[in-house]
Amino acid sequence: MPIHGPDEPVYTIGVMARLVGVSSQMLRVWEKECLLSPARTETNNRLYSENDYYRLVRIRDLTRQGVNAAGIRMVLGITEVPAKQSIERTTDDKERKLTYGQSRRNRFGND
DNA sequence: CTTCTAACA
DNA sequence: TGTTAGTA
Repeated sequence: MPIHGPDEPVYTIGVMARLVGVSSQMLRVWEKECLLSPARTETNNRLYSENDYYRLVRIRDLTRQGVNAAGIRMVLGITEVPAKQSIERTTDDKERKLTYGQSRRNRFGND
């Protein structure tokens, strides 16, 4: 039977907003912050999947705890790509240089 | 981040 | 109903 899979984009922004318990504008803001990537329909309307629901629930939970877009992006980033990128993959000097730069960030947070 | 409005599809 | 953009 053609039951919708967990990655089948069937929910519109309004439905997903009610499901998660946030406003539709938040979903658009979160997409702008690259916190998720919903599918687009023929008329350029956002379509969220069941998988996106769980992601949005995490985002809503983190946002309620006071986590900003940067923190949420990190959490979502690591949960989506777990230990996939290795140093072995970085063959180019640019890639290696980029990894080195990210690793040697300032010890003390003087912001 | 949250809320709302304007013009358009 | 939903999209973008702008506003407070």
